[in-house]
Amino acid sequence: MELIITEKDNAARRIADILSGESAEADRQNGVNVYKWGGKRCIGLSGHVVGVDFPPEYNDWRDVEPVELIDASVEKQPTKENIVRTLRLLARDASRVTIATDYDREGELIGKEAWELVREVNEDVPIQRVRFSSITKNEVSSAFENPDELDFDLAAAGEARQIIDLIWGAALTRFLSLSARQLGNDFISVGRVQSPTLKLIVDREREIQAFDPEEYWEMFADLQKDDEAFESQYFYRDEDGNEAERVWDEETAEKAYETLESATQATVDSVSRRTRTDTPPAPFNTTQFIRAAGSLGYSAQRAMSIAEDLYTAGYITYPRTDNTVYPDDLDPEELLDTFVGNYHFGDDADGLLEQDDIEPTEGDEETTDHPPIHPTEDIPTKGELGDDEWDVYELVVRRFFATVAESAKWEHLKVVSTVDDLTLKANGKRLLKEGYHAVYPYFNTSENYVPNVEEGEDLSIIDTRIEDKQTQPPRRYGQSRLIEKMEKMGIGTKSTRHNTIQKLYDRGYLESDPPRPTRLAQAVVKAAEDYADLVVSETMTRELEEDMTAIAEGEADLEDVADSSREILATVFDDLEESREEIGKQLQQSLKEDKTLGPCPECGEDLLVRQSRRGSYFVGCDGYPDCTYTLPLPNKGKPLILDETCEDHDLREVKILAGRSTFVHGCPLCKAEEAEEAEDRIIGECPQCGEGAGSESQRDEGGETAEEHGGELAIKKLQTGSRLVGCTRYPDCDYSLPLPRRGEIEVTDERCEEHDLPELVIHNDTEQSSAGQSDESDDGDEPWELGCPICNYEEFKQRERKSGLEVIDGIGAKTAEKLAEAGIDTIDDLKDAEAETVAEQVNGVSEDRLRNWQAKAD
DNA sequence: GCAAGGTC
Repeated sequence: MELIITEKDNAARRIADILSGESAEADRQNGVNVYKWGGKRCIGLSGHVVGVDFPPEYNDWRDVEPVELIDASVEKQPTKENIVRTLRLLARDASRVTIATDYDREGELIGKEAWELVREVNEDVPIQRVRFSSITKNEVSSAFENPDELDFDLAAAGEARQIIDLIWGAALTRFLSLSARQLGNDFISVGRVQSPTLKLIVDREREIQAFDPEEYWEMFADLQKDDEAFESQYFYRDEDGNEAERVWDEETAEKAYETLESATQATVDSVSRRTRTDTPPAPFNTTQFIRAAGSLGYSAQRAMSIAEDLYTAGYITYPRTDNTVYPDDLDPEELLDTFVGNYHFGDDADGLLEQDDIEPTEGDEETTDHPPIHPTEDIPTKGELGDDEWDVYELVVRRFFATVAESAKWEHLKVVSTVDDLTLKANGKRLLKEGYHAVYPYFNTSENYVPNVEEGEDLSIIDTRIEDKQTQPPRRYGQSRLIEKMEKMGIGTKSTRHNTIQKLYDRGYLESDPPRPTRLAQAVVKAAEDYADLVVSETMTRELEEDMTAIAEGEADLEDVADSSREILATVFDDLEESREEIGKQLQQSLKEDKTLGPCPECGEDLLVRQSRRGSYFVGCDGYPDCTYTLPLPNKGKPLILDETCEDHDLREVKILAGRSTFVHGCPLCKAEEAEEAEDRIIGECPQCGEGAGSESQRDEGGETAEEHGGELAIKKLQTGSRLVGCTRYPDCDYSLPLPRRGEIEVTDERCEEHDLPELVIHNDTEQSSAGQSDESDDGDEPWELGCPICNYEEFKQRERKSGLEVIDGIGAKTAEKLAEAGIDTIDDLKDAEAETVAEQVNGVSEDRLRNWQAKAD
């Protein structure tokens, strides 16, 4: 039996399809897909299936001095047990093994990990390596016709990175965490990629804090030719002879403006015209894709997650790529052809095909990993995708269109005129030829109209303005800008950069969007700069890259490189150990600042966000135990203190970070007061233990006795901030119904006949409309008529049952409906379904997509 | 429980 190993299941399936001529069948072993045909088996890994770590005796942070990690051994352990098990099982009986992981350094390392697993159980089987940069019939077939050997040196380069990153990251992370006594979930982390990224953000924040605004003036005049007016701006030549518009001195500005204001005419001094070619953008790599999606309002994380869904569904190519040059295998005309006749893209495709020749643009980066991101020939209908998915899909399609479209042409018209000794200029631009903008509407193509004037012509001044302005501090980096910066600095990879930024949020280093560093972040960067400069510098990565290249080219040895890195870290630790207490104090100080809300209303000490022994968060006084003042916090996620301060209590507001359900909680004292007011509005009898519930409670197996009756239903607000309708006899009776977290609850006079409860109406609170989170479906302006809380809950459960399939990524409401018609209602139905038959029954659902869902369902 | 890198 011949065994083929790929980096991921998706690649395994597609390669099996290509090599078998679509005859391969999927067989699940240990929950892993194995594709088989003839005497062949193909298995997909899940990236790295083994990972590096220290031996278990180093596990307890308190028992080990961080410096000891420098010389600790580093071991490889399986991290994906079931895949490793299945691979070993197949390898035992293999007569030949082909490693077909991705064509990049990490792919070579993943290939070597597979090689080692195979060798453990089969000493003699020949193992070959194939390389291809896109999973197309031509590339894959020719790769398998010309197999190569695994490149152990290249893999070793990757191993060096693993070891060095682990040792530096773990030793420094533990050192900082221990010296600041931050051990639980809130350890203080440091790493080769995350720390330089954090420094980038902190440096920008320092610039902003140090920024001293300067006042300046700008002047404008509206000139008119015939009936056409246009704006001109005052400018002068600075010391270097460059055009400058800002006047830094008030007196000078006012003097000039007096001249301008009192004039009635300007004379055209020069008119210059030039045309500029505006070339279409290069194909998408990951970074540029994230940037473009960012300008549509998607966070890096969200953009990638949507792209991954579109990829798994087969609509776009692999979204993690550095490549900006289409491979020879891609025939743009052929791909355009598949869009002909499409409702949304057909006309644009027709237009592009009419061009004389189709020559795609190329970016600077040409790599072997994957093709640039482009649509595949499998085109979804709009209904098959969610709104966001469609938005992103359209972006990818249109970007592909743009790369094969013609250039645009602009005409720039510059008119310089004079008023006495003052000069004015107007820059006009006009789009002469739309070119690629016709198919790619994401760039700004606004024109600025300046009429045709001639030298020497007099124009009347119809209005003048002087504007008093201030220089602005530099802007914070947005997420996509950060990712671009990281790419330029050479840190992180196409697959990890967006996660790194997320990690910085999760670690309590960043807040808000665009990200702002916390005090802790600033202290960590400062400490690293003072004692371990290398770990916040891009130099570390650059030197590592050089070492890795040397290893890959056989000029250096993995062990030597790792050892010299250990030596450098050891000298770093010499300095660190000396200042351990000072560093710890600084970190603790900034940690406290990040937790401080403001003065305690009882004793005036600082109120802090604290964590109970059980792990839940609350507000407590720094004067504890002398002062025992506390306030509750929601126990949903992690609280984050904002800069906004409550005017009534002088306390900073709190935001609760809970992934996608992150929300602003506000001032905890205000919330506590509100909760007290809103407490326990009684709306009726408890259906489980109320007076009238006697006959029903007989169903209870425990046989409740009569004195345990008399419960009433009340609207309650829990300390966590969530609300519910619950029984007043809680905890003896645990009957409860859910209520929405937000909005004011009105108890109306209408009553539900069936349950004898009042109908409820939820009014939106307008002050804090979902900050940045647009996922709330019910945040319109209309109040929500929730109705009887029992009826509402029953309807909710009904709906939830129906949409059981929608928990799977890629299955929307419409698809779920279609599947239900084919008798697939639940996850179990889906798992049992025969993909081939279902694909025939259900329109628009391919076998591939179904298999994919089935895999997810497990 | 530490990193960064794959992938889900």
